[in-house]
Amino acid sequence: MPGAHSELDDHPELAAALERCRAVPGGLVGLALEPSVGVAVATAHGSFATGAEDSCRLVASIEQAVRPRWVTWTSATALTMVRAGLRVARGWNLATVHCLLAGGADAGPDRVWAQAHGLALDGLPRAGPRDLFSSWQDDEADRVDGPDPDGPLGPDGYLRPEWAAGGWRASTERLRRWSALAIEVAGLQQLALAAMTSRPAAAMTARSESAAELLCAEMTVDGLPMARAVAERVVAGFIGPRPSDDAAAAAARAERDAAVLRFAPPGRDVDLRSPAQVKEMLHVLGLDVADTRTGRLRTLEHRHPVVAALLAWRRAERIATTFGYEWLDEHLGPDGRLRGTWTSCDGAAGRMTASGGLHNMPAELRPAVVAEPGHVFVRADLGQIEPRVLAAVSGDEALARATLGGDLYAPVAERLGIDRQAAKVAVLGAMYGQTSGNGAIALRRLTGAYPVAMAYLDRAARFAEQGRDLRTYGGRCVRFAPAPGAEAAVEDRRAVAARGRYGRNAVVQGAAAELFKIWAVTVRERSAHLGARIVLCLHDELLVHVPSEHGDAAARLVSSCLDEAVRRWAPGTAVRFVAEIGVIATWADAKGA
DNA sequence: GATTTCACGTA
DNA sequence: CGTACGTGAAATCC
Repeated sequence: MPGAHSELDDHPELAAALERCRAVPGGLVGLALEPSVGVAVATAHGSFATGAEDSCRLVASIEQAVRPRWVTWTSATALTMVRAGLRVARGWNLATVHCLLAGGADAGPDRVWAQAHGLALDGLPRAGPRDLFSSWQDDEADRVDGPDPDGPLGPDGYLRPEWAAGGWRASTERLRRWSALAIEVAGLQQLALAAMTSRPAAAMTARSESAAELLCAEMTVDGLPMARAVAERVVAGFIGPRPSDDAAAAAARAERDAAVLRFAPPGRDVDLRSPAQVKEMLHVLGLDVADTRTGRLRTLEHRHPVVAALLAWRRAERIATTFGYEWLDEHLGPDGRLRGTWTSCDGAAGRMTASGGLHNMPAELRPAVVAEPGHVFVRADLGQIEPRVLAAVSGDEALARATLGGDLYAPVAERLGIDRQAAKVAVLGAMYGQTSGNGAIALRRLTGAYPVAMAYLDRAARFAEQGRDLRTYGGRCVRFAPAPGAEAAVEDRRAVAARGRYGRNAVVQGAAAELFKIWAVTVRERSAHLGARIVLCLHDELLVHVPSEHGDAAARLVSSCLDEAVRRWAPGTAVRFVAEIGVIATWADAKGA
């Protein structure tokens, strides 16, 4: 909007600094935002802070004028921005990039600072109750620090715990210094990424993971459209109408229990919620089981009617305890949005996670996920993403050829001389670490047919077993090495093997998560102008909420964004990735579902 | 009261 | 004796 007044007009020195920043593509701008205090921005040329009055407007002006890559310390800033109505295009989240580089989920500013500066992490100063020793340290620090006892850094070079714990937002001057430190750390992280020559995609991953952090903040704030009436109808189908009081709830529960207990041995009090008591009950009825998991019980369904009753009870109990009326009251807002907290990276293999049941909602509730009036969903899910990712990251040309069709398992089955189902089990087993069972023959043939891919998996498993850190294709560190200073724990063979399976899976699952997130943030960026919003990410599935008139256009974009994501993630790869995409009214309307 | 175990939902 | 996560209830451990 030329001629419109911008907050930047009031701050010419800041405008000049940003102008220089704009000359650099992807220019980093440090941000420290505490709306009740003020805002600070920093470029490589200097830092600037102003009070609370216009903090959010200033950020919006800079976004419009420069569209910088906003450098923030943690995801909390992204949430603060979204809650203030600020949706920015690009980010560099220091915590997110730290996790990528160093592994683990622990990425407080103190840790991030220390890692970036090569300071030992086991030397991190601690906040908390003062004992004689720590107060002596503080006195010493203040004395040595001389002119700046109030600054962010101790004499040892570490961030002061008080700053890291939130003291950075105590004043505009502190915000200013905090934003300047952010820029410094971002520069060091970029150097570390550039030095990682064996993982050329790592810098890309850092950018997309940072954008995923912005997306997660938006999904956390926006929520998932859900029709309360439909949801309550589904719940009622399992556990009856909403109980009017505690007594009614208890009565309904007793009634559900009774439907199972009528098959139980008489004169015996069985708590169906206690696996031990259920196991004992089954034993009395002549059914001996190692555990009472659903899968095991299903094989016994024909032996006694109590089993079917128990399985139905479990299903209802899951709804009653986890996805019932209380869940709706807690997570479904009056605006018809189901909300949980989204995290862009789970700390292990790098998948997104969501709380509030958003990632493990029973499929029966999907009909309640309904697009709002005048809107549709574009639902898209990646087909057979893990074996395709394996083909790409391992560089196995034979496996890459198998990805060219819509169904990867058909050509694999043909090549192995087995049926499709056996081929699928073998491929999945190889990625999950299955070593026993009757898949041994298929596994051997798999190794013969796709030696490069199999060697890639074996190497990952070996590293993990030996306690060596892994890096995914996109550069994410998956930690297996014992923490510095800690001695390797004594482990039995089972634990070592379990770690091997984890490592084997992590390089595939983690790389798939990277590709998925690049896809998601590309969709976020490319479809925003249509009014489209990603409202759910489910590992290989995207749900986009979009005005009805743009449904088809958004669907086409989701498809082209996948191509773009693949090109950016693995330039020149011969592997083909496919997505099923549909324009639907409710989440349950997915084709084939 | 905090942690672990079991179970089950999603991928 | 294939993976990951989040959640709730019971069991267990202070």
